[in-house]
Amino acid sequence: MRLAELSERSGVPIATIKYYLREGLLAPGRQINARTAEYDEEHLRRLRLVRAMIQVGRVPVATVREVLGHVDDDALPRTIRLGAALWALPQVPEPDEDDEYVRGAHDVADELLESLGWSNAKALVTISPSYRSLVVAMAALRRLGYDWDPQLLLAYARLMHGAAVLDLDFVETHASEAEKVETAVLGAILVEPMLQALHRLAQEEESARRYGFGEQE
Amino acid sequence: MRLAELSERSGVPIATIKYYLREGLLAPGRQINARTAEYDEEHLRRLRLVRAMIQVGRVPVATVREVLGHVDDDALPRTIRLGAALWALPQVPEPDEDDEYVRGAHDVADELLESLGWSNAKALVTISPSYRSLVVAMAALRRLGYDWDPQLLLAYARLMHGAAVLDLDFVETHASEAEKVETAVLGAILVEPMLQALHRLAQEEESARRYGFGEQE
DNA sequence: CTCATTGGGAAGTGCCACTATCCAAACACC
DNA sequence: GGTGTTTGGATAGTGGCACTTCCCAATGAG
Repeated sequence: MRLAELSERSGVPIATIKYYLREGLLAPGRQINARTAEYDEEHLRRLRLVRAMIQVGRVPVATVREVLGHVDDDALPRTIRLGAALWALPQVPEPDEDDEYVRGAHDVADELLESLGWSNAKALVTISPSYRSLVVAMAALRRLGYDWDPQLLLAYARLMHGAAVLDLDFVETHASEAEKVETAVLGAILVEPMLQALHRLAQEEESARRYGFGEQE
Repeated sequence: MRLAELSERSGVPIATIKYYLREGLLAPGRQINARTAEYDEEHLRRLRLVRAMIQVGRVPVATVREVLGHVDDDALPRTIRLGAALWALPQVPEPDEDDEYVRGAHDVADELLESLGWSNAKALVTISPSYRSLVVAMAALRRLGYDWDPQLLLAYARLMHGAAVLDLDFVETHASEAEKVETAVLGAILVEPMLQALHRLAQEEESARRYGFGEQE
């Protein structure tokens, strides 16, 4: 198929597809001659994946390129590829290690990992960008005066572990060996907005359930 | 305290504080005279809140203004204020209702709300931005060929409801009546990045647990 | 032969979160 | 009382990002 058809079937403007091609998010089409290129179903699929990561997952273009680079890197074993792809995802600004709240958050996070028994990957986990994001978020909350006990954090972590188990079970049953890394990355990038939406809906519902709609206030 | 001290204690550059003042994210200080203004602890707290929303929660400046406007609107009852604040949060682009995947996602989402018994707020919930985000995320996944059964979605929803219960319990026990809306909004905005970080950590851990570190591949 | 269409590259656009510069009043210190 | 620094406030500029517009020459349909 030509660019125009690729654009039509994906809903992505031609100019934007050209931009993605230039940025290396999409492999060039098979060159028919100097002025014609042919694209196939795989291009369409990849384009939809890129679009979903950018528009639904809010992943920056440069990061998409990096993530896909890891996904496509057949030289690495699967877990490493998945880890590398996840680590490339956008992060929160670097925490200031001299800040007392940041140091406190480190302690709480380490204690949490200990309680969860996640220490088998601890050496890796404590340098993971996700760990950093966790510390930054916790430090911000504590700076605002919200001190919670480790039990609450543990409860949240157990819930999210439950979600991760669902993710990986899904990958296990629905993806071919070759597709597992891509599916897992999607699980990280596209399931997250879905979880966030469900979280907010649940908050609205639970809030309405507890307090009604405010008419008696 | 003066601007300089406010800047020092919050870690936010003076120029940025001025920008926030201009954008209406921060109330002006008490005017001492034509060339001096005085800020208090409440300004410091609000500034930290704004910073956390922008840097940790990735909320756009214009949206922060809108959210805070609802939080501060004493004329409305609490649940409405919370809902209004949550609804102002940034959204995914409007779904294309003519798209077959979007319509399919609507059906699945409606079925989900039915199964969860969240229909007491259904009339509200189905026009909520979170509902739209859910539909968009599900449509993107289905467009990529990932068809899952409603049971999985239900399991995710139950997990996130569990998180919402934790959120609101926390608000219940830790916030004064006046602070409840602010705390709940924070719960939505700052707990989310934390949940996301925990989700990714859990994925890394669970993946390592199942597949090892790839050395035998 | 004509003329719309193609893929590709360069440059431009619009938005956003700051950031730098300037200004005149006010204060701090001699 | 003079002098130099600091203050809050306004205006304009910066840099990054995700496109989008414009132009080109080659192609291909009628």
